[in-house]
Amino acid sequence: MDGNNTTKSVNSEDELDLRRGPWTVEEDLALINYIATHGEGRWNSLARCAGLKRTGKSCRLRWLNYLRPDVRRGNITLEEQLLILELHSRWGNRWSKIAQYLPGRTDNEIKNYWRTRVQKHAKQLKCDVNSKQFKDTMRYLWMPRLVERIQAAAATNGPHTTATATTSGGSGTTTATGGPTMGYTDNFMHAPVNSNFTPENSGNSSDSYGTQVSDFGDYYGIPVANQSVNQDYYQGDQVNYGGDNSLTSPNCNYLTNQGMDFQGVDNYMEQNSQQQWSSFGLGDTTDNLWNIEDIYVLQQQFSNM
DNA sequence: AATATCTACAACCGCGGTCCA
DNA sequence: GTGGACCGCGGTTGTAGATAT
Repeated sequence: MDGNNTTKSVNSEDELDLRRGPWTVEEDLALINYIATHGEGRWNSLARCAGLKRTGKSCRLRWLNYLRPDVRRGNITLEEQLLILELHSRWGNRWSKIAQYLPGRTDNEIKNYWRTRVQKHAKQLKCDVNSKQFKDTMRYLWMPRLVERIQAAAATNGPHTTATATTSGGSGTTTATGGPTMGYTDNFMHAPVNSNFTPENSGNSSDSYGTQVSDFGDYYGIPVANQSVNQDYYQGDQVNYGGDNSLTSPNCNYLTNQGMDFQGVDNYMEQNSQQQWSSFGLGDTTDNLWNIEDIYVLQQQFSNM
């Protein structure tokens, strides 16, 4: 952060002289030093004992989302994007659960990614982010394209190259170095829009990726209790993801048909506790899911529903 | 160059769950 | 059983930097 003292006190917190707003370098150091000595947890007492005029909640958030040494900074990689889409389709907005499968990423970061990138595209398409149309679009366009790009990047960089991920914008400009720059745009676009796709036929017909799906449940081979508009319709306990082949059902053809030995995201999940994503060498970040023509076509299809 | 708008992200808030006296 | 303290989660807001006008 900028280190400016822009904090303020409010209302009932005045007498406690609690601080709010951006953390200063001094506060960060105090928190880091205290946790290094005493460990984390018991946040309220930690805040007091560390001499921080912050709430325990604020200390916890600062530590977990920013100061923790294993927090991964930088752009969301393609694999991470794919994983987020996959897991969100299962669990909805259960960010902390999703974050468990992305080492070093925080629930806050994933939540922000979803809101700023994914919802932006839903807005572009003039449809609700939880609508079937948008979910189909993610499933038929975005995810296959991500897989394509992952493959393309792997072919270019080799499996163990560290790629460069550069973006600008927002309150931070982040550059991770170490390999060839893939750029922020736009090698996504060589994958054409599936002209056969319509929201109508998406339900039960094969698309150009060889997918035969009727819904996410079929798609993932997962029993789904309630597949209505509820974004949270996958209850975590109903999903067997711990190494079974629920994601390698025939309905995953669109992934395997891309030539990627993509044992679903299960493998990612299983490996994640040890896996550093950067080792894939695919640090690219792209939110260009489709070009103008794509958007136009999709908007027409949606508006004709 | 100045201003407006957009974008990404850090931080806060409210709520529900858990623990414990 | 219950009430308070604490914790963690998801939703929302504030703001700095980038970009457009």
